[in-house]
Amino acid sequence: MNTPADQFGGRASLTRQISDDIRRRILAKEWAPGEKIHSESELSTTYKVSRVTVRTALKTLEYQGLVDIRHGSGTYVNNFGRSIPTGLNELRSMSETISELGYEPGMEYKVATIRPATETEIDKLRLDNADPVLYLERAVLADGKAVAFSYDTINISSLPEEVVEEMKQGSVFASLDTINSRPIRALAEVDAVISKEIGWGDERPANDLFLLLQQVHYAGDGEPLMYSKTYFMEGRFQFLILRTR
Amino acid sequence: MNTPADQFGGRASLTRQISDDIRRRILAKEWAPGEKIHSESELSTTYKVSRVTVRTALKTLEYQGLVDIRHGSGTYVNNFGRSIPTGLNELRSMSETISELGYEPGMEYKVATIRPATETEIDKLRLDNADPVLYLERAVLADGKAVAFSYDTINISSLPEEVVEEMKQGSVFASLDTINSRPIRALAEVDAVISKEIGWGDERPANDLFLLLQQVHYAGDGEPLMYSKTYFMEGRFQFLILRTR
DNA sequence: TAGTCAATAGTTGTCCTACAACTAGTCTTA
DNA sequence: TAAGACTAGTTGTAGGACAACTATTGACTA
Repeated sequence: MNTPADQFGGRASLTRQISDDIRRRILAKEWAPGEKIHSESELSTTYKVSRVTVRTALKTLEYQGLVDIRHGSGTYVNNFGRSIPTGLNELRSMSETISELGYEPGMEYKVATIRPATETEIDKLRLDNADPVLYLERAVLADGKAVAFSYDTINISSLPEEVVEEMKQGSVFASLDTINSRPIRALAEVDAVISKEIGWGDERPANDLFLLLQQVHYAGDGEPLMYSKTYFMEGRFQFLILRTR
Repeated sequence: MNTPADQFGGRASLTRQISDDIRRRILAKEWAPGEKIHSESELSTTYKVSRVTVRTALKTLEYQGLVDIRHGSGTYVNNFGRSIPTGLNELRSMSETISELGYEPGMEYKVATIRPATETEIDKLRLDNADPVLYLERAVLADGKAVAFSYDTINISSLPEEVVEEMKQGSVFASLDTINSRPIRALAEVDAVISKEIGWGDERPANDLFLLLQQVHYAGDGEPLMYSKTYFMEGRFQFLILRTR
C-alpha cells in the first residue's frame, strides 16, 4: 500500500492506511455509487487486520461522506459523484485540489519576503512579539489561468533556514512535509468581498467580486503554521461542503 | 441522558448517545480547553458501556474537531473556542445555529405556496416529473434583525398533508422530525453574489452583496428532501469550516 | 550540578472471540 | 394473495488481552 503518509515517512496508523486504501479504491470506481462494498469480516481477512481496525477505517470514510454504513445490511458507496472528495472539509493544498479536479496546477509569485509580523498575524499565529514571518503574494493558476489570489503568512520561528528559502519558490505544503510538520487541521472563515485592492493583472474580475477563504493552518501539536487569505474569483472555482449530523 | 435523538423517538445508537453526551459536557466547559479528559477505560466504566463504544464516540468528536486523541497520552479538548460547535460542517437548522450563537431565532414568512417544480428543482430533488413542491421565501431573523434571506423548495411527494400544512408556518426541520425523516446530510455550495433581485425590506444591504449557501438536504435513505438557497448578508453572520486530514 | 538514560505507570491502538440487534430475503401458511 | 415465521448475512456492542506509545520519575554519569 502506498499511502500519502508512507511517502512522508510519517508512521501512519494501521487504521489510517486501511482507510486511505479503501478511499482510493472507492475513488477508482472499484464499486459503483450505491453499491455495497465488501463486508467488514471480508475486508479484515483480505487486509489481514482485525475487524476493529476495518470498522474504524470505515467510520472515517463515513464521516468524510464517502460511504453509508447501515446496521444489519452493509456499507454502501454514496452517490455524490466526484464533488465530495474535493470538498472543503478535506484539508488539501490548492495544488492538490486543482489537480484532483483535473487541471494543471500552477503558482505565480508576486511577493516573497521576510518581514516582521503585523498585529493580526501575531494574534492569528500566536507569536510572542514581532517575530519575522515569511509573506507571500501569489496567483493560483489552473491550466495557466488565474483562479484565485493568495496572501499567505508563514510562521518561520521554528523552521530551518533552507526550508524557508525553499518556500519562496516551491509549494509551502511540500516544504513542510520534508520536515514532517504538515498541517493536519485548518479553521477557515468564508466571506463575500468587494474590493479594488485585491488581485492584479488583466485576469482580475471587473466587478471586484471575490469569495474570501481566510484560514489558519495548525500542526499536529496545535501550533499555528500559516495564516492565509485566498480570494477566489467567483465562478472559476466550486466550493463544496459536506454537512453531517 | 437526554440526547436530541431521544426526543424524536429515533433509537439512537449507543455510540451516538455517548458521543452526544460527552460533546455536551465539553461544551458545558466541564473540561477546560487543552485539558485532558477522562481515559477511555474510565469513561467506559462510568457510562457502563464497552471501551469500543467509548472509542467510537471519541473518534466522532475528534472528527468534529472537538478533541484531539493522542496515542499513549490521552484525549484532549481542543482550544478552538466556541467557533467549532457552530461550524458549517455540522448540519443544523438556521434556528438551531442562531440560538447556539446566543441570539433569539426567528422567521418572517413572505411566500409559502405549493406549485409545480421547476427544471432545476426536478434535477436537484431527483423528481420524476413536474411534481408539486412546497416553495418558501423567508427572512431569517436573529434578535429580530434580518441576517439572511432564504428561498427553499421542499420535496413533498412522500409527505402526509398535515405535515406540509405545518411547514407553511413552523420550522421545516421540526416538522420533518415528527415523521422521523430529519435530514442527516447536506451538500452545500458557497458563492459570492451581487444581485438586486435578492431580499426585501429596508434591511437588505445597499451594495447588493450576499454570501450564497446553496444546498440539498438528504434523508437517511439518500432521498433528497429540500433544496435551499440562503443568501447571507455579509458581516452579519460568521461562516466557519473545520478542515481536517 | 546538570544532563542522560532506564524503569515505570498510564493511555491509546490493535487483536480475538463471542453474542446482540438489525436487514433483507426465502419459505410457509392461512 | 398476503401476512407472518424463519434464516443467513451484516453491523453494533461486550470483555479481555496485549502491543505501542507517552510522560514522569528516579538513578546514574560526566
